[in-house]
Amino acid sequence: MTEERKLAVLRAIVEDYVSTQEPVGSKTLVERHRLGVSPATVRNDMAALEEEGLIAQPHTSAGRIPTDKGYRFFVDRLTTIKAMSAAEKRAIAGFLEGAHDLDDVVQRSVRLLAQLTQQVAIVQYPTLARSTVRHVELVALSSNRLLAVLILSTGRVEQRVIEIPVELTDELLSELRLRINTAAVGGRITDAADALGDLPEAVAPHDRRTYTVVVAALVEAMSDHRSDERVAVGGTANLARFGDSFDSTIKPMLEALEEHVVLLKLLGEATTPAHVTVRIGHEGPYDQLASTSVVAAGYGAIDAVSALGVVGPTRMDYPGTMAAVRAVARYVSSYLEEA
Amino acid sequence: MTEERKLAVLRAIVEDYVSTQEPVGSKTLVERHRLGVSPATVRNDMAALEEEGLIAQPHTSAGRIPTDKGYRFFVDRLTTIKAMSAAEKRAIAGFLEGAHDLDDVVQRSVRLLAQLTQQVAIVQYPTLARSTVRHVELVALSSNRLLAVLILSTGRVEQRVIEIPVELTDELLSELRLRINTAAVGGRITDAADALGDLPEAVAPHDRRTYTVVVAALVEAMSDHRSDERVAVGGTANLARFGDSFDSTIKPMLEALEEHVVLLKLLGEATTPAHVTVRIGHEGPYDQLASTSVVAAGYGAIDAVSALGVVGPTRMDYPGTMAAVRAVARYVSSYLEEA
DNA sequence: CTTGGCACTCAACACGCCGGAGTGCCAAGT
DNA sequence: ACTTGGCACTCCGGCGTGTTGAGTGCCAAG
Repeated sequence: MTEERKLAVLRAIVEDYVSTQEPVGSKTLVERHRLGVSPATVRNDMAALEEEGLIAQPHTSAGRIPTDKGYRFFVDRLTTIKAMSAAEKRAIAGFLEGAHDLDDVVQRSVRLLAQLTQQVAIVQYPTLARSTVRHVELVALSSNRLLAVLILSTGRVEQRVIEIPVELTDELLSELRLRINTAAVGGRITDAADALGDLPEAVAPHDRRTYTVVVAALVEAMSDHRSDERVAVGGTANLARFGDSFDSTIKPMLEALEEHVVLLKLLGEATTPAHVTVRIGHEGPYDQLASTSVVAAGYGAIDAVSALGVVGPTRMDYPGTMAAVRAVARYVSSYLEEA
Repeated sequence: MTEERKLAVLRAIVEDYVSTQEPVGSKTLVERHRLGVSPATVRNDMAALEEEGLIAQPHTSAGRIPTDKGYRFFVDRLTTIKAMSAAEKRAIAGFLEGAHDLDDVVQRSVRLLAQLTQQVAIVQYPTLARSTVRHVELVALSSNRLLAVLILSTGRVEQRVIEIPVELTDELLSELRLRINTAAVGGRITDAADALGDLPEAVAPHDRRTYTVVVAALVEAMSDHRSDERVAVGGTANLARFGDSFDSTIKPMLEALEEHVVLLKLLGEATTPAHVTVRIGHEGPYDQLASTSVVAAGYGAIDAVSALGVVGPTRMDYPGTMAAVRAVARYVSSYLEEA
């Protein structure tokens, strides 16, 4: 029993099971893959693999299916991420071409990823953390209401409606705008809070309260974690292709997709850009999603780092999915950089 | 055979079927509802109702289920929308309280609606058509790139990155900003195109091209129908509660939810605010959604009209759903008005 | 270590058999 | 003219039984 052949058998089992979705037996295995040995031999290998916990059988006298551990082994040791074909690369580039704002980039990426992988795609919006303030605009809505618009280097726009305690004059507005912009523009949003915090002392006592209120709202908008917590989801319809049992896979999946916080946890920490992470079945943080895997990658330019990925059944085409995720992460990164 | 009793029977059938999801027979019917007559009598009524096409039986020797026509009759003639309880009203108001921008309002509304109805909720973003321009901000991104931010009366913000043919100076930028704002602010976006179109003649020849480019981008942003076509979807997880056959209901539904254009068509034209529309099964425009119904209502203040609603199985609690949709439409409207 | 042979296991499918819910119809009752 | 109890009939759905076939584990021979 050569070690290599045993692993070849494992690889064959994984590939077969992924494509047919049915437990694979020794006979069909030697038919489909040229292993050059008899079914009996394969059975011996299988027994060994089962011993090691890499495969299992749903019931006696059925074929084998890979365990989570088996998939893990497959992903780590038995496969390399394929490169995308030139045509695919062109298709990806074309798909992202012509996006006209950040929202648009994210939307397109989700669609693209869902389409490429035929699975559910998730794209986290770029984190604000490292971004800088490009401009702050204040617009009077009424005599005591103010709309503050915060434009960030990432192209991201945040807005807040602010109630003002005093009557709002044009002069006050201009002054506010000027002071705030000179103080905040160019700085990282993480530093902006400090820079703005110092302001009120240089202001006429009468307007101090207004200042405080506006600055507070802006600081809140900047540090608001909701921004990083936003995610876009696409390809939900691909759930229908799971063919899997509804209750055990699709239902919990639908529930998870509603909870963006859950999705963020699934994507995990944004890693080095374009470095693909795979989390298989029970390795993830949620028991209900024990039969789903997550393939994720970090993406981003210098000032906008984040994560994207897909989630699907543990029984998925890992090499293909990983290639797609990596490719999209790369293209989105480069697209964000040039923008 | 009194006419009234026949209709009482129809009502009873609908209510029973909605709650049990099972074909309802004559015997169980007289047990659960106090009709004061024998099963045999009910059978006669049923035969008549079937004759009229209001109910049908899945197969001989099974109970009856309402047809689409039956539901239609039920909705039009046999029921009135219940008012919401005081507690419910408070819950709704509380849920919307504290939303800080338009996006937020829409998000919350979707969640609220999904939660109230236990079904899939759809909220269309307010149409821009009647909104006016509040402010236009131009920010230099690099020497030949420009970010235009368009702030509308609805609180909606649109942005575009614009490539400029010439070197961008601060003076040019200020001039542009000033001219554009004086021309466009306060006008409806539908008129803004004309107002801006006249501008270039008053400008130094050298800057004309820049003007044209920027104005074109702004006009495009204003008239961009994508804005009205945006929708928010929530409560997808409620699909799991349909319990219905996966392929015939849930799968086409998931596909529809991906296509926002389809959803918009489902919601239909925004009608008079808070006027509830019901489209049952085959009445809708899509054959694949023949077993789903849509309950929708218009909502909005003077300058932001749009539609929201839910979609669910034809077998749904119409009175309750209609009440919820109407209530949410009202609250969102009033919330938008005061903002 | 590989291989063919062999007995064994067990899910999946088909078949046949009721039971029971439900119907339609009819004749008698009010 | 409607209502009602009775009755024969239909047919889905669950259950036990038998059968099939893919797949296994083990063993003895190559």
